[in-house]
Amino acid sequence: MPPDELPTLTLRERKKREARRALAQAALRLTLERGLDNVRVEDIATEVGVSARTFNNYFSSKEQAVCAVVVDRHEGMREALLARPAGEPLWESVKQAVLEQYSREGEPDRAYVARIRELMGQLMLRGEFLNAHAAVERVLAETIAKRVGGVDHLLCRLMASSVESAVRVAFVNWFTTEGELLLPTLERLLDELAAGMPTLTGGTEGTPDPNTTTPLGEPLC
Amino acid sequence: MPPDELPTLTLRERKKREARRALAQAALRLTLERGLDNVRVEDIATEVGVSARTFNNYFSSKEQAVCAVVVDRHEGMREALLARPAGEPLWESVKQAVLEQYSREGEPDRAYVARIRELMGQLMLRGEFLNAHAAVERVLAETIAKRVGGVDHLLCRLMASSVESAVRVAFVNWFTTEGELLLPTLERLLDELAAGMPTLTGGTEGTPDPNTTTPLGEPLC
DNA sequence: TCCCAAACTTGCGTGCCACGCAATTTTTTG
DNA sequence: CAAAAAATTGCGTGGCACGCAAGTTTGGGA
Repeated sequence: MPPDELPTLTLRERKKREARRALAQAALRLTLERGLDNVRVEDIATEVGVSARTFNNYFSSKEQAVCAVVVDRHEGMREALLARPAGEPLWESVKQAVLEQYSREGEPDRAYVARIRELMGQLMLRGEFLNAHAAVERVLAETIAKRVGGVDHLLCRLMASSVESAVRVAFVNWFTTEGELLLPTLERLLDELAAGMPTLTGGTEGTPDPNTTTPLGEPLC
Repeated sequence: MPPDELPTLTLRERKKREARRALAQAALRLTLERGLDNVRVEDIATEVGVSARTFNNYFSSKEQAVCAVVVDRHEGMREALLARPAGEPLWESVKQAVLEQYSREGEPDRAYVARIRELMGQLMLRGEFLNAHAAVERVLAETIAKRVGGVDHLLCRLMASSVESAVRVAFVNWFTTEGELLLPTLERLLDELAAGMPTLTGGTEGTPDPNTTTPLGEPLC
């Protein structure tokens, strides 16, 4: 066998990755078509030509499979961040690295927006969605730590976590409204984060009239 | 019947609240004692003296019941924030309101720290934990919006979301380390957020040596 | 080239869980 | 106090996660 040039992947691992990705895609596609609880694990498995038991070797729930795309979308963030020029301000690097991930495919498909909104209503699914973001967050935190020289891991985690917050808020805003673009919103939010949200902080004119109680209802993510 | 002075709660609602709280407490207590998957829904229900079916009228999973304490702990945040003096800078108000919630019971009990760490390893439970924080986040966002006069809801959501990020990061740091206190950490993180994390942003000396790959493993929250 | 060990898949069985439904009990209200 | 509204409960159903023990595929050394 010739010495691996690019494929450190042992062909066995390629099949695993393929299977995983196929399952995730099938899960997402079927769920967007039929709605989450009209899709059984067996459906997803069959779609890919694999047993239901095997599905559970890859994912421990269908929700997890559906949300795997979130992780995929962030796959290149680590490399993107480390590839930024060394002298660049940290926030700028992070911003560009994040935006790059969401530019890769252009604006996400508007056709699915209604289904996505519907999907995010599912409580179990939101949990997995947030889990997926948490996974991304961890990698981002370590990458940031590496970039700044490993000092103060706590702050790195805070930065990663709040960046993911911005991503989620922008995403929710995107599929909640009609016509607003994702990228500009995301960029604006990241800029605000970097500056401590002066736009809000500036206006201190409080109008504390206690109507519209909002009793801890269901969040939209 | 005397005219309700304080109890707008119709006695029926009091029982509901009590039942809910009792179930949540029982769920948390049993889970900390035995570990999540040595606790069946029926155990929790029996503990409170109620049927298993009734448990599912209140919570749609045991994980949700366990994480209800998160919501409870933030219950007073809305009032705390609205009660801050009107002229106070927004970030200061938010900081004090948040810290107040966690001062209410002093530093959380160190005895359970190992169990908690173990608990947070459970993936399903993390999902619900994050869901709970998302619920809190929504209320916080609307409260902030009310405080600043309702302008720019998007930014309010961003602020709420990143504040919750700080809470989570501080919490994870608390139960991950031995001896570090929650409140000082939390205060520091909120201050950093308010200033755009200058401590990190300042040091731009990148040392991009790509070792320790960290392949998207399980996050710690 | 062949073969074995490690890794992956699969079927089966088990225990648990969420939830719809309808009957029963409890609380509210007129 | 009686009828209406709401909560609890038992039962049944469909589904899911996972342990286990085959069977099947893959990788690397002899």
